[in-house]
Amino acid sequence: MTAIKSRHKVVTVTDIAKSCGVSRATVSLVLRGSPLVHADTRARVEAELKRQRYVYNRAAANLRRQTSSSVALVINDLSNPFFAEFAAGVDEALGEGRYVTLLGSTAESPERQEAVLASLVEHAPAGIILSPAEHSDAVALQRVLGARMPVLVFNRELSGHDWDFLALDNQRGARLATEHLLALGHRRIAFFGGHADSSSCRQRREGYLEAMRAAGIEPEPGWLVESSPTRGDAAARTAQLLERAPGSTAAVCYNDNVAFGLMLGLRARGVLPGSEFAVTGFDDISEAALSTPPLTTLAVQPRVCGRLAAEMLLDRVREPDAPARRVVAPVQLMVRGSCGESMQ
Amino acid sequence: MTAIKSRHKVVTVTDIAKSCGVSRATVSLVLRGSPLVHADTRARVEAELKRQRYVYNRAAANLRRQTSSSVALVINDLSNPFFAEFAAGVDEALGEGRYVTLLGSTAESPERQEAVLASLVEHAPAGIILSPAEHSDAVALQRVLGARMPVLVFNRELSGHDWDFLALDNQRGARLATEHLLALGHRRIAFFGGHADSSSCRQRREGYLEAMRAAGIEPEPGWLVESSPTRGDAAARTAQLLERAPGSTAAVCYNDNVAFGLMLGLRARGVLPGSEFAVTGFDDISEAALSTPPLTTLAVQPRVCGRLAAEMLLDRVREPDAPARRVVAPVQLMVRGSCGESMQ
DNA sequence: CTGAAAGCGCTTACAG
DNA sequence: CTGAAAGCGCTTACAG
Repeated sequence: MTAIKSRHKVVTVTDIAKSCGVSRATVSLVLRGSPLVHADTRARVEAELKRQRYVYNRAAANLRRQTSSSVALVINDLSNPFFAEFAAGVDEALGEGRYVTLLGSTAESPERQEAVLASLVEHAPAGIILSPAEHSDAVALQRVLGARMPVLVFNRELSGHDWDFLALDNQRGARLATEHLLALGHRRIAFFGGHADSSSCRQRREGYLEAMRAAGIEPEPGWLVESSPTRGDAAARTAQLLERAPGSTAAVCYNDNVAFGLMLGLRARGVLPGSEFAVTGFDDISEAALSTPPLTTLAVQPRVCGRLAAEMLLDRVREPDAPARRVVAPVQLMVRGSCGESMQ
Repeated sequence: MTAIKSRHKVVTVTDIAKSCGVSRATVSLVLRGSPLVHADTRARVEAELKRQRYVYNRAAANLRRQTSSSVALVINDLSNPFFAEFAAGVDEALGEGRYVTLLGSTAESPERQEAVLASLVEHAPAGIILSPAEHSDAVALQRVLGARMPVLVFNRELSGHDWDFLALDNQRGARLATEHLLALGHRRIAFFGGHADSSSCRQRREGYLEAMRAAGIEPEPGWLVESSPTRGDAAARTAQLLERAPGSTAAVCYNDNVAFGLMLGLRARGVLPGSEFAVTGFDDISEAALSTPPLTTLAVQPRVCGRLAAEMLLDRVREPDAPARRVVAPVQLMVRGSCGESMQ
């Protein structure tokens, strides 16, 4: 333990009670806004609270009442603007519900994630919002968290739990993007980027395949090319895409970073993204609207997701025994200039 | 209060003590790793802790010991990757120090900031790391926080307090950028963007002026053009810059967003950024390395800043009476292609 | 409407 | 080496 004694003597209900000549119980009732206490007494006590700059000790109250006023938020990658914005939304909504956010970031490390959760659990949050690290061990998480408190899982599916789950509508998003390209006349459309074993990538591929097949096109195996979900790797794999999907005129990309990476790769090969090769993204990061050409992509509103996650968790805290929920956050196609619209 | 009763009966030291036939004191000593307890007893107790899946209640321990194991982190804008990365650094370092992070985000609203702080203070953190909202009221903050606990202010100067302060080396950064442009032969160099009344903007202008004067150039008033620190506004004010600083061949921009906005504005006027008009940024956001041309800018390593902030605060917690510190985080010039290097 | 007493889960002198 | 007792700051029946 590195914790340290506090430096200043703190004012307690006992101090206030003494100064006012009432009991601690009365002060407590005033603090909690009880109608039982006489208006005059209340006024006297409130004046004294202010005068002595009393600060409520919520930890003590929580201990006595067997309650919690915090929620733990565990984020896999806070340096990703999507998750940062999500965290901001969570914090905002929790604050409105008078809860405080206990933050933990795991940097995509399952080991750190377990350590972080073990530490947070000791602070007895009312519940946990978990955006899991890649390759999380669902069984180990079950062990750490048990059925001790409500858990809401965000974004990445975790196998075999009965926790609430909130995710983007990945499948629908990819379907919308693909349909948009089809409507523009593209036929040989690739699906580019992402790790095929991640749940979000699987779902986006599914949406892509669905749209293609509905249009009577059976994508060839070579049209599916994996990459890390980063710009650099996507750029590096552009050659692979062009080689394995010859004659393709468009790609539905796993996300915006992949799309921008592909655009870099195309340019390096003298292919003009947008007019000569259509590209779609996923996420609508801030660059998407500002790049040249601006990127057609799916807006996901991470802040709204965060608010939704907080509300789902608080619902669960209020109703621990309601059946587990699976909720999908809507995505919205943002049509911009990267799909050769000008070709039409 | 929205807090809710916890749903499961929780295992306490009393339960463990009973099961093992020892006193609660002994269990407590085992938990805290005291060497006083006999190895056999320890083993028995530890087995029982595991068997019953005991979870330490840190809040209760903190109450009894008059300690705290949390630090509040209040961030003005979590959706800005710079601050998100800073938060990640803080959380990382606090975690290593066995502290948990209480997050609060204020969305640049001084009112929200006061509400958030008032709420966090009730959770009795060991200290507060505050990245203030714009136009924060230093006096009001003093009132909310008092001398109750250590505060570290990050990034934005707050007038008239005796709190620790950590900021980027804004002046040096802008000086380095300006010197780089001067070395490339530029003479009519503008300073573009930012709100002139913000402390960071003031410091960056100062660095710019310092470098210019050292080179024997007195910038004309028209060479200083304000804008919001956003891409959109910067793009919109490009005309103003070209008009007020005619013949200028370069601009030191307040930050990367402004620089990218200016690049957009230049292109829209048929001026090629980099080769025809040199531009520098500040922040080194991820796009800086990837844009065409890549942006010469100052790297600030927000994660490192975050770690530094956490360490400064924990030092202060350990030594409440040490003199207040003002620390400046180093910045590093990243020379890339936006300054017409190819002209040389 | 107000007060005395017990207790939330933990720790810490103090005896033994 | 171990246990009984007091207490951190709060709340909550229960009397009055």
